[in-house]
Amino acid sequence: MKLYNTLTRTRDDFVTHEPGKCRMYTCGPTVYHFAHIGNLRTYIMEDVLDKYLRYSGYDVTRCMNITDVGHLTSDADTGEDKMLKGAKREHKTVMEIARFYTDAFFADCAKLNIRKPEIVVPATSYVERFIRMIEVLVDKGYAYLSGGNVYFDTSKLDNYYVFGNQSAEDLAVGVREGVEADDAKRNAADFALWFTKSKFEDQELKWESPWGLGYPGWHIECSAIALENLGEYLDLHCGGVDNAFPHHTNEIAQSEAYVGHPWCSHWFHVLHLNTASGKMSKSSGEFLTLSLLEEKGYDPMVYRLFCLGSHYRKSLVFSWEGMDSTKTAYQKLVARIAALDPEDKTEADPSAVGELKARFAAAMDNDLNTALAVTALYDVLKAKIGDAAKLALIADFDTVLSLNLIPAAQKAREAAKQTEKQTENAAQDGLAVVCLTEGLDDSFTAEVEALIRERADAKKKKDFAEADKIRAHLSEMGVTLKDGKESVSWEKA
RNA sequence: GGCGACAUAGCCAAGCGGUAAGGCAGAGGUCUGCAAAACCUUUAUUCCCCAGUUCGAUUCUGGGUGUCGCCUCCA
Repeated sequence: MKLYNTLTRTRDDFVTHEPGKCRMYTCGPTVYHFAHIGNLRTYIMEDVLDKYLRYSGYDVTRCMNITDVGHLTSDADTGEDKMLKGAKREHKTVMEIARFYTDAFFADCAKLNIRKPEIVVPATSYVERFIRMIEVLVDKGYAYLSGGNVYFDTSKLDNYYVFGNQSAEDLAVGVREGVEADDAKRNAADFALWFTKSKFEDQELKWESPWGLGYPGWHIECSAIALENLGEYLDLHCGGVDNAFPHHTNEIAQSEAYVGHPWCSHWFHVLHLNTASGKMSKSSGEFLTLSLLEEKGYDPMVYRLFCLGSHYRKSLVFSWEGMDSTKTAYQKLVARIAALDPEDKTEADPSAVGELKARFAAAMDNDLNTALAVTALYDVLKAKIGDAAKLALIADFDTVLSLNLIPAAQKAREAAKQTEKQTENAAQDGLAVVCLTEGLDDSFTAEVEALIRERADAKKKKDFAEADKIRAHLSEMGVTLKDGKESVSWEKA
């Protein structure tokens, strides 16, 4: 499998430290607010990678952290903690906030068919281990105490800027508004491992440490959690691009200083979801959540397909037009799968099946080309093989794509059967009027039915002008009609 | 100021040196009184621009232009 590696900036062959085993780490969410759909894009793409590695036969162990402490809102390692800010906003304790948004995050993931990693570690449960790791870094001379905080000394490294996208001379500290240089640092690029001095003395969560009562820096958590759970050699580390520098750069610095050898061989970064005006972010105010998408009538699977239609290494621009187009595409896809005969027993030509499978694998092997992998689904539908083989292939691909294709098709099939039955029953006493929308009140339903029968009479008398008038009226009420032979079905938008 | 990524139809998007996949929308058709749905057919002489390499470039090289991201909050 070819997979782009930020470390080498090429599409490398993906090779693991131990053949057949993959130790995978993903930076988890900071649980101070709901995840927005841009955050979720990253988790969707990581999920596809995770599942495809399994599909390819890897024994994957995946670990994710939950940042529930130590992530500052701004500034050069000083400033308000994100968690604390969230807690203040909602008048809750930090731990309440953390629990609430952690649950919300995994609920969103579940809706999007994102597998929960087998190891999930909240940072607050690992503080002792962070302290131990920091102690080792201090002992080895990689970290120093200054102004009450412990910093990592980046000058001790031969190559701190591993992703090759920065250099010490060109680093413009304070380029962003609201960022101040921290005088306690020896080098501009140094970063905090442990804080005892914060501008904000009301920091809620603090722990005893050899350097005094305080709390950990953000970067140390991922290193310590990954090393503890996945060992000294990591095969794959994932995250959003914005994490490449400084977060991942700092992780590499402290982890390799700690273990004394190269740590993680492959870095996978997902590009951002943008709006027409730029990056979608929590700090810039407006952001879209999965729940909002659902309220607007988009199945989470539609968003997943929207993400799969683009490459993870390209920024993706969110638009409602794009969502609508994807929604139609998803519905049509499910309808076509629903039209396949599940009772089919035709034996398929193994070479034809093999060729289709190979096409899917080739797409995924090529730097996770999910857009082509989705096309492979259409290839299956068009192929000249029996329905049984088609359904088997779609189920197979969907273990990776996770678009709920088979269950959704099954549901559509059942719904169609139900409608058919209703129509048959109703047809016995004249025109069948079938309502496809559930949960409407009876008086509304009765009114609509009456109008539909009126229209049917008009149609019988060939008074089409009147019939169309009634349909227009129903349309104003939000009701759309579908004429059948002996029936009319309708739904309310 | 430094670093990086990207540019293909109305929109999304594949393409990795051999003559432009696929999806959505659009157009035409079949079926319907008309619609809707479904199905069939169709939709880029050309890939941001200019040079170069090559028998041949959307693809490689160099130079522009544009868009976006990162440079201590972000996925």
